Amino acid sequence: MTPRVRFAPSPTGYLSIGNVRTALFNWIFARHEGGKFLLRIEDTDKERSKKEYEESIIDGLTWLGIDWDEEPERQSDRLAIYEKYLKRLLDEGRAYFCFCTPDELEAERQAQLSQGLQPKYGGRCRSIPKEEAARRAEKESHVIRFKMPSHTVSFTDLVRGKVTFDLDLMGDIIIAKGLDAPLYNFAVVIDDEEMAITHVIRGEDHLSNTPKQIAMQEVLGFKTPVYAHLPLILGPDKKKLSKRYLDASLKDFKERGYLPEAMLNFMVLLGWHPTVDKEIVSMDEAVKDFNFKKVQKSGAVFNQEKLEWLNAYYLKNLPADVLAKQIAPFIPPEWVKDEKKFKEVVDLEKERLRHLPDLKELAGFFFALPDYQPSLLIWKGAPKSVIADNLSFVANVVRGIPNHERWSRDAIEKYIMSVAAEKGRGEVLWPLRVALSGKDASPGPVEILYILGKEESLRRIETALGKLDLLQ
RNA sequence: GGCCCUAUCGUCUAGUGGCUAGGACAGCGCCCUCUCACGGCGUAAACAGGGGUUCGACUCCCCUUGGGGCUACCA
Repeated sequence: MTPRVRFAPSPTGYLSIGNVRTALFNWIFARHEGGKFLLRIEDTDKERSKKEYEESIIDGLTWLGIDWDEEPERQSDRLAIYEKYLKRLLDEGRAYFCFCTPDELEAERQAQLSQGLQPKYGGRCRSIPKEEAARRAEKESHVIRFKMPSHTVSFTDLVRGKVTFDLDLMGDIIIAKGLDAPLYNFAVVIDDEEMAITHVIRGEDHLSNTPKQIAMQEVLGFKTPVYAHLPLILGPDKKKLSKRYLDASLKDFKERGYLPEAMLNFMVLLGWHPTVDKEIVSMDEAVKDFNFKKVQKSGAVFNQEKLEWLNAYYLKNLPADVLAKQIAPFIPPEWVKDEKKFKEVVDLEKERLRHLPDLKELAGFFFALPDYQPSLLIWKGAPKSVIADNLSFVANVVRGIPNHERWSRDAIEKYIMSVAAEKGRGEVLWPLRVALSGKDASPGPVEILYILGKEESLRRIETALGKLDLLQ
């Protein structure tokens, strides 16, 4: 049978990194097995679910290239299905209406807690006759509880091995707030069966939900899928990653200029590693190589520095024209007017980028010379007169680059470097570079000269000479 | 508190009874170099503790300790 897996986020917030990683592992597993990857929107929480979040989930997955194989299901569209099973459970006496108030429940809970007991529902409404309960349910507010069996449940988790729970500790859990209002643990069981899910791959935070779900599967006569609980992604405090420590939603990373390739590579390495020891892993390789044996059991701290490094890596290895398109949304639109120039700037600066928008800070001088202190032109205490002479000399050389020589990087380098060799590299190159860029840190003067062009370069050197005159 | 999961450098990890415990990020140093960045080289840094099993344990078992998750009319 071909495996069918699902990613089942609830649209109650933007897609978090933890969730995306779960989606990614499901997707990789499906692709590895030649199975199906499905998407199911778990929007049973009517108060918190929002269409906007649902869209952002779709957008996020699409951005990463995680594609699904069938039309996404939405739990709110499947209410009739849940109702059918709810009625069946009620009829068979495997579930019952409960009329206890939240206050009563809370009191019971506190009492149990103070005695050091596992808090669980005592079963007060279990014994209400079915007919009476049905009658009361028509006007009294109620919930529907599942009659939890009291045996032990074991299952073999693909990453953790055999795990055993005692159902007796769970109590009769609430599976619906009403016939038309199913709750998570119940809806999941129904959907996984109806959608013929074979493997449930999800975060470890769901481990203790698994026995409850298996108990319902057994009562309903469903088959139990194979489970794989992934280690959690942790914050720097080693607790489940939360908004507290970083903007942990995929949307935030996208907006801060991370590349999908970097995000994917980073996430696939959180809790999994390829057979051969390496850090740069493409999704093709991950799909080919995926194996649950290589999935880590313990939580992985989100390593921001490594993400930065990966992002920088992918940034500098992207072809300039592709990169230029990606950067365009983050920078002033006028920079892109001269497409050729922009591409050259991107190509030159890309090894300095850690995020897409970094170009804005790094490359502004190509489009407008920033103001700078005249003293910046001075190389390591060299006399002002020497600096000025060198700059004038370079200006003449630049002006005189013969017309038959193409304005090429190589030609410029030939002329400039011969001047530098003669008069001292630092004494020539530093002031030249500052004159051209107005900055203490930038790419080399030859590269800037080439991109700026003869005319603009000369103008900037004149400006520098003017500044030097002002200097004491 | 109860239940469950878990434990190798700061972090991500390799390791499946015998290794000088390897790699990567971050750190530090050096080289390249007008600066920044890239790149290259090097360095520091870990098997939580205690019992077993075994000729031999990072590897297997148990306990302790630490960390985490769950314990909702959220998912």
